Amino acid sequence: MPKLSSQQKEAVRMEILEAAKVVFIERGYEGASMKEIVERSRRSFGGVYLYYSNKEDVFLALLRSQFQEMEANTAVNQTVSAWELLVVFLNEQERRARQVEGGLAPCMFEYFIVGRRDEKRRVLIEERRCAVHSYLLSLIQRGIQQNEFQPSKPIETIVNWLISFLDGVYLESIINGWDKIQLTDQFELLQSAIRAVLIPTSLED
Amino acid sequence: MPKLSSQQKEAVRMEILEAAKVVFIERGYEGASMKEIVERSRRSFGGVYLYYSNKEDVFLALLRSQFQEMEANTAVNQTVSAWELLVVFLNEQERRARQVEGGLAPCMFEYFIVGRRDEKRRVLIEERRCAVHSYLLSLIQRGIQQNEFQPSKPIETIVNWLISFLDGVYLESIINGWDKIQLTDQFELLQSAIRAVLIPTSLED
Amino acid sequence: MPKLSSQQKEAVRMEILEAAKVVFIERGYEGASMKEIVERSRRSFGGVYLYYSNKEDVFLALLRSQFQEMEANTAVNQTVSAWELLVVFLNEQERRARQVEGGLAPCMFEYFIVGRRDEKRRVLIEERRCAVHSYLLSLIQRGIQQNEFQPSKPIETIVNWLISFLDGVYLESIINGWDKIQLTDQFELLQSAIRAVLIPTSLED
Amino acid sequence: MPKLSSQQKEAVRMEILEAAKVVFIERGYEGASMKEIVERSRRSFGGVYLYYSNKEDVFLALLRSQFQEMEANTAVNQTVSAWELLVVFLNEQERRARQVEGGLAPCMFEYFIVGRRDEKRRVLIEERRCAVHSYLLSLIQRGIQQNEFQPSKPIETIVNWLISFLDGVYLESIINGWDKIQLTDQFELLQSAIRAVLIPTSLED
DNA sequence: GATGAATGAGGATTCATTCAT
DNA sequence: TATGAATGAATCCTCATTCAT
Repeated sequence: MPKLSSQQKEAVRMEILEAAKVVFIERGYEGASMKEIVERSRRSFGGVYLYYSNKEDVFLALLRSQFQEMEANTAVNQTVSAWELLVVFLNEQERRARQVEGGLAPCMFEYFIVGRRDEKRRVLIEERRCAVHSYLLSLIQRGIQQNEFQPSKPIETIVNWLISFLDGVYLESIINGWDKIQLTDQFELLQSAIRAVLIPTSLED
Repeated sequence: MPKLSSQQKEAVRMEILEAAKVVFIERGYEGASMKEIVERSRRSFGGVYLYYSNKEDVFLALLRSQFQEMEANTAVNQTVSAWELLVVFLNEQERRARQVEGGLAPCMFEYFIVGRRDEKRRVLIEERRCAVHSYLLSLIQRGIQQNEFQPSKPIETIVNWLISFLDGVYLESIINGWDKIQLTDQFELLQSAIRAVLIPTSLED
Repeated sequence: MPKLSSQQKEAVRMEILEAAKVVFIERGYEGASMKEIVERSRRSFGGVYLYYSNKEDVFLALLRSQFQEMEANTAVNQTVSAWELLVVFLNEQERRARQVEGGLAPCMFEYFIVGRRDEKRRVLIEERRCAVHSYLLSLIQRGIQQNEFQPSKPIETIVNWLISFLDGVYLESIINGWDKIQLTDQFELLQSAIRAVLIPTSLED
Repeated sequence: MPKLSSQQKEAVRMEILEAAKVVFIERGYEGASMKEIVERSRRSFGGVYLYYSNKEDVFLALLRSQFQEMEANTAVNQTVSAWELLVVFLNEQERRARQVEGGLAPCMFEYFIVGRRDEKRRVLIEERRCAVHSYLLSLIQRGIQQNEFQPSKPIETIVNWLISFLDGVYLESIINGWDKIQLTDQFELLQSAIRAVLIPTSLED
């Protein structure tokens, strides 16, 4: 066979990743077997191991691609107000929580919970958390500069609090199903609570 | 051999459960091996399988006993105000989140996340959620009856929202470690947010 | 593409062999992978398999080239006495035993020991042994003709004995390390033992 | 199944070891597969891994049992002269070299040569060498005390030299076959050479 | 009631070799 | 000639569960 262009290689990697995604979603991280990934990608063992050196490697590549997708969706738009941006962010999170069942998130949680003692995994999740944290922090800081926000609490705390809630909503959606937990109402309540913390009543119109 | 009294049987079951608890905490659900549970309970394979029919059965028994313990701890004390009771509840949750590493919670999350498709597991977690839900609901309703609370949102929603946040804080404590997420500050912020929703400003002293 | 001249072909074969040598020395025969040989020779799988039909073929070619090198080094010099020649030979062997770690010998031993049942390999090692045998035999015979040596034992036996000892010293150097076995002292003792067998006391000056 | 007595357990261990021995002799260390050992011992994978934790463990147990056998054979008999003892020792070695083909020695050599970089294996072979070394050293020292021997060289060197030769003879028997190397003649020559070093001519009767 | 030896399917991973281009 | 992607059988090892005693 001739040398594959790096584009073609990337295509193969993506093919394998897509197959793997289905398997991971279906079976979870531990439950997923390389055999099934191999079969679903219509390839041989060697053919998969040519592109990824082990099961974890496949999964991490999958995570990276997911994270990139997310980041692409959350590029800061400078033209709208900070509050509008925050609302957009929350709506996006709600949308995701609603679709969490068919996505990779449960598998991710499994991976991080089971491997919570593994330093490598801890670093990874740390980084991921940091990215979201930074995004929200800068968003709020912008709001402060623009005199939209006058937080009544330390913004660090507000951001941590928000992230905890979002994680919780994800978890509950996974375990209990979004329909059981009044997802929309929860997000509405969250939004008003956040608003109350960021925007003192006197500022409101 | 003489038939064991049901009391003796129960004692054996508890012994096994205690051993299993240590193993599950140490290794997680998938990572725990029956061999280790057998060894730690100073018993034989046969001896364990006589009382529990498989690994999942052991774990479920463990969960049930944990839930019972928790419920015993949260018996509503009628003599204090609803708000004080809520504060006690939140403090208890914070304490638990702080100790989550050494407890069964990570293992539980693992179990429910991995097996989220399994109807049996879904029912179980559903029940558990229901129990907490009921407790909080009745607590708030009492507050309303006593004119302590005048919720500005549907109390169903408030309860769901609170549970989501608590689950999130647990999850974050497991994965990131409680020291990374400003646990105390988050609970403070939560408390004031809940208060704002339950107790309109005019009611405060 | 134009047909390569046999000279060019030979050059490619040597390049591959040089790369393979490094890999075999580093990893041993079984441990060496074609992948590494391919990479180290800065070639493709196809490129290597075009010149050698499999891993063993590469190794055999390498052995042949090594044997040729050795033979070139041991061309009998007619101008010195047979005893001097023997001493030179022994010194050379000692030098090699000292450097055995970084050479192909361990890999060779591995190859022949593992494959001792394989007729092809037996023939090869037989030939090699024969070459050394002949060299020593002719050396001693010359010494006899020149009245330097008056062996007190059959010279066949003496040669076999010498070869056994040399193999043993090699093996021990590989496994135990030359520093652990008093290499120099052993060779000294060997030399005097051989001398005693070849040169009866009355002949000595 | 009831608890096996430690005697029965030992019997099972020996059964597995015997099966493994055949496989290792037939295939060499690397070439031997657990599958074949499992089949030959008429057991299941689990059944073998119950007694030995991996392939190397099986092999090491085999080595230990071999070493014990050897040591049992070389217990120093105080009633005969040191020289007679040495002769017995050499005869025993010759006998072994003759049977080397069907024994574990080739596999052992393979194991140590291939794993010569592995510290654990180095230690093992070191110990083994040490045992033989000590035995010969004490034997010669006894001969000196009894005025049988008056070594013309340091006895350390003599022992090392002897061991090297023996290893060499083993190796040659494995690779070339004992019939190709005049085994008996070599041992005869060795014996007279050793005698010459240990017993100066004037002492002889 | 209790034992613990035994099972065996199933897991991830490797690598010499081939062959379509 | 030359490439290097692809193959897939074979490797070692684990562990929940069973059942003869």
